[in-house]
Amino acid sequence: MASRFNPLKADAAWQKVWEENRTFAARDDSPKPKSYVLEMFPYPSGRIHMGHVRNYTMGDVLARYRRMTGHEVLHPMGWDAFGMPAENAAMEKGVHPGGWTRENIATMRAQLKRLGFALDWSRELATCEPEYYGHEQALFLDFLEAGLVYRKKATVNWDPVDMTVLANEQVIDGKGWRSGAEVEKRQLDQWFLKITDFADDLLEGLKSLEHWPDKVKLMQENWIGKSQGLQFRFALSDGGSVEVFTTRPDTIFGSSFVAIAADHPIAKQLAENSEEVAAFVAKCKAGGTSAAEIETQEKLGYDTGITATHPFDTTWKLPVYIANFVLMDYGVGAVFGVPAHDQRDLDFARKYNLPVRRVVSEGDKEAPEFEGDEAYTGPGTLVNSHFLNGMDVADAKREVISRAEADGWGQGTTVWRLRDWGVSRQRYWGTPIPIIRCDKCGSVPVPRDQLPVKLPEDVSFDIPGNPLVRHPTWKHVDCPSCGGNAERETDTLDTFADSSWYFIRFASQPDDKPFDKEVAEQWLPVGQYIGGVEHAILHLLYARFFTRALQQIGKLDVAEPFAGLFTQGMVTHETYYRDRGEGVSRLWFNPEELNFESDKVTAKADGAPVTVGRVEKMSKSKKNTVDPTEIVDQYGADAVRWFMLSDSPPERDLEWSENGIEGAWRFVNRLWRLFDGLQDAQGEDKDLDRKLHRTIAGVAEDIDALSFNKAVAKLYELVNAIEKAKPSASRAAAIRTLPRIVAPMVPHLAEEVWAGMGQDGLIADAAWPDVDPALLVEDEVTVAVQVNGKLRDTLLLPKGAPRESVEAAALASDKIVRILDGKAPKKVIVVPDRLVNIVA
RNA sequence: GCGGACGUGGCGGAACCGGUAGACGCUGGAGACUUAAAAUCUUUUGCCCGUAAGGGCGUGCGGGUUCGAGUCCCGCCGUCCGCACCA
Repeated sequence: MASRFNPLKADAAWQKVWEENRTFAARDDSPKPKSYVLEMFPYPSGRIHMGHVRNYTMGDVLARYRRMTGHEVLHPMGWDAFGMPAENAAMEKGVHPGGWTRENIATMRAQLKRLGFALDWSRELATCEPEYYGHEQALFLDFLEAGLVYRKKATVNWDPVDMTVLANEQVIDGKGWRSGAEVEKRQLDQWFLKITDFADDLLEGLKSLEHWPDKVKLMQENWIGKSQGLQFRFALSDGGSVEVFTTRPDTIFGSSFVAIAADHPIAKQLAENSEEVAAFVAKCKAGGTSAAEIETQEKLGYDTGITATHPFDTTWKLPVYIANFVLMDYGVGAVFGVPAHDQRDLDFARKYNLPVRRVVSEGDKEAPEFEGDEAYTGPGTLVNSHFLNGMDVADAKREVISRAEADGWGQGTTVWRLRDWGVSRQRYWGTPIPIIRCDKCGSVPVPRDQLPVKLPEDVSFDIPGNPLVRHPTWKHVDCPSCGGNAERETDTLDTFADSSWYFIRFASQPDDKPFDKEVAEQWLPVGQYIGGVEHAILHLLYARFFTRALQQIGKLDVAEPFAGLFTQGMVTHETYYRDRGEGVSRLWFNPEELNFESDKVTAKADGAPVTVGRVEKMSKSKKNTVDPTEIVDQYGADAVRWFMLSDSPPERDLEWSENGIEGAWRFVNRLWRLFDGLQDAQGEDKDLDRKLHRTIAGVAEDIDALSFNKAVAKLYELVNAIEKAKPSASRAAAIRTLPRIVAPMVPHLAEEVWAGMGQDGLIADAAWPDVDPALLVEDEVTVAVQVNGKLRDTLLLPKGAPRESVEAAALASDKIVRILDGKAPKKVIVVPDRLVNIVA
């Protein structure tokens, strides 16, 4: 062996061996227990970034470790290849989205291979290929047949310049993010998936996900937003009625007004006959929707002059307002206001001088007069509420609901925050929705033998809008039902649909259908899913919905797609900038443009100082990215992998640093020298034996828990111990065992050493070393001796020594004798094998 | 506003069920090897007093429980994240 590890040679050599042997191909028919390890597949944006490297390294360590512990591992990789950036590139650079995407995939695939991940590349897929999206179209038709898809008019953000629909995030201050044009609200026919049918299942299912972070479960729970309450009717003075929804029916005797949304049908009708109302409605709609604006927005109301009759007292009339704080798309778009016990209602009531009546006691406050500007929403006893008086809030809710149901003016209902999933996108680069629209027959599904509906390749992006709409021939087809002239649906599916079932396709990919039920069920659910927390809600919720929908229609008997979820932290880096004055964006610097002196940082270009900014997520705009490929070429894949696992706990952010990668590189070389200097010797080194076995067990535990930073620390300790140990048979054995313990993390070096030691086969196929349980037990322990809880001495005693002898040894210690100074201790607490605490 | 997470040396972090705080890495100091540098090795590195032996103080702040608290309880302060006029 050469004395210095040559990563460039070793990386390439072993990557070739793995590829030629198809080492990491997962066998469906394997008798071994199956383990599915998956990292969220990347969007092919151009080049991989450090965040990808960290994500895939974590998954890779787990996948390789599982292989070593006797599992048949499925660890696939693919491309979330549809989406807007490709169309943006097409518009900016005049390239074709498909060409741009496929080139990026080729680049990124090569970059990933360069890192030596144990991936089953034979299952690679890209969602932009008909071989994938054609099956997605079939699933869409399955859902359609099952009644899980419907079409309705919905409001969208329309950019009149780009002639396209914008997501909410793409609307900035009411203007399109690209065009800068004033965004219009448009009503368009859109396809929806009935995710709300599964709202309760998706909520209840969270309870079964023991290996998901609580944080993510909570975020999903809030997103689904279950509210139980009463929906009921007020009779109106104009002869009509209005439905309202409340979660606080108990406070019904505290109501002082009814408020409806500006786009409530009643408000719309009033607006038609009154310019004043129309003006007010317009004013409400003009308000911004951003968080900051909502926070500061004043409550506005318009008294319609109509009154509502209280359901429990026909002589009690409540004014009906149109109010800007009532949302049409939650509940029924109308509420009854109880100012004393709801902050918004209180703000509104104080502004318009409406009565504020206490109906829930607050401590000893029971009087109907409610003081102050802070609503009371806590628990209490019902007061000033006729037959409800004396009940607690929960009982009062039940009582009101049961009376409303008995009298027929309302009923207990559940309202969800979750809305149906609008999947129509007026874009080219997505899965075409397999529907044909016929004037006579309406929406007709594309016959299955005509799938996939392929995207036309001959499109241009020199004019704004969806090229599918203006393509000369693509959309013109005969109606499959009546044979007359018809048009294809030109909308494509939301790309979240593509990522909602890719993990199933990885498990099973027949040509003639989306997946084979039995084969997919062998692998699913995914045992460990790893990705960024930014997907905590949408992607994970949609994937859970798809899986349940497939279960409902009998295609796949799996309820939850991801048994284990781990959300890893970002890779961050220091930033460098110069302020350019008020209202002008900062000028950011790449570290390569700078000189780092001991006390300041200056720009190479002009020698003037530059401010060192916060440590932030690597991003192109802040110029704090580090290209993984350059680093891999410099240090080799193993050093980069090792650094990605070191120091920071995986769920937290990892700060990229030159010193960090240097440290990792040093360690790789220390390992190499250790193996290189292997000498057989005689003699036993019991301490080292124990250290080795404790490390094998500890690292296994840490990898299972994804605590890679702890595994790394344990390996450092072991290597330190081996380096310091004198030659012995134990030391030689430790060095021979070490490659297998580090193999999941630094696989290239491990293979190189394994071969160098003359071992048969690949270390990738080797078994995780056995642990000798006898060596996990110490025969001597260090016992702490405390006086009044303060450490005064330590004693080396045989493990399992009886209390009396431990206590005697502690009291006999010179230091303790001196501290006690002849006085008898009041009490002595002995924790076997741990400590003695003397209370003096 | 609602919900949640987290505060440990110069830095990233470890510390199992309440039992020796600071493992491991980085940085810094001192030294060895070398003509020199790099690499490598040895040693040291929480703070304060002390030549030393030794002692005191230390896990955001203030209390509490306990023989014993980074860990449990109560109250503050700070940072970060998610949702947001959700009735």
